[in-house]
Amino acid sequence: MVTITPIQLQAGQVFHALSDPTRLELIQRLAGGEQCVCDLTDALKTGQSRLSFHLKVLKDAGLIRDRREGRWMYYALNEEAFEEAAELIRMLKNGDSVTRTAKRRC
Amino acid sequence: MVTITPIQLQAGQVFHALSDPTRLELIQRLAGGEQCVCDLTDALKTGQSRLSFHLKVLKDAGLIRDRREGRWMYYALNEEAFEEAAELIRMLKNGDSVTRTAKRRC
DNA sequence: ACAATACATAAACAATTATTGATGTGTCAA
DNA sequence: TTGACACATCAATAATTGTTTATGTATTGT
Repeated sequence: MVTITPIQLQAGQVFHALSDPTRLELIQRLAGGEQCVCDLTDALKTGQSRLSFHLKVLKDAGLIRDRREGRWMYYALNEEAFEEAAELIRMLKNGDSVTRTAKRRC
Repeated sequence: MVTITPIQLQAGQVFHALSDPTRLELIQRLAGGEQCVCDLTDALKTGQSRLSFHLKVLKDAGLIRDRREGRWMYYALNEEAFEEAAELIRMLKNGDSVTRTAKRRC
């Protein structure tokens, strides 16, 4: 048995979101700026519900956020979350442990 | 259809390795220094073959390395790989794209 | 109010990943 | 050389994750 801390769960969720090729592709597209789902389905040439699924995984992990404008949903990277994820990896390496996600105040 | 670049595959592999609670726990232990499998099974109180499985996932992703000493296998973090992973996340965020993993020379 | 658009969600199924128990391999001590 | 130890690997199964098709929901134009 392994005891799982809440932060390990969160870390797991974030890294899991980053572990899929389709989602990495989505992230690359969104790095170029906000896009609606229709842009993304065009770009990736794939089914809408499939993208909806992956966008949800990314959103649940906090890596992207969405905004409705009329009929369209615009998705964009949540840059902070990426910084935090990178920092998390550093903490893992340093054994600073993932038991607290101490956010540095600027 | 989504075209998958080799680097996306590698990134996927690394983040997938980081996406599991057991493996995060292993990483935390190893952050404290090299350990043999027996130390880890004691610490996590779980089956040896289960840990062997997870250690292999981490090793295949390049996050840890192993060293045999007599009957024991010692595992340790591969710190470089963690730095690269953190950098990868930054690149994702910046849209530097994951199509080349350009290693910065120091 | 109605039809069309843009998207989310659900259900059935497929594929991948993790766990468990058994067996195999290398090393050492006697 | 044999037996015990430390670990890896395999095969069967369970659990999780992803895909697809169908359907639901919000918004807009008419």
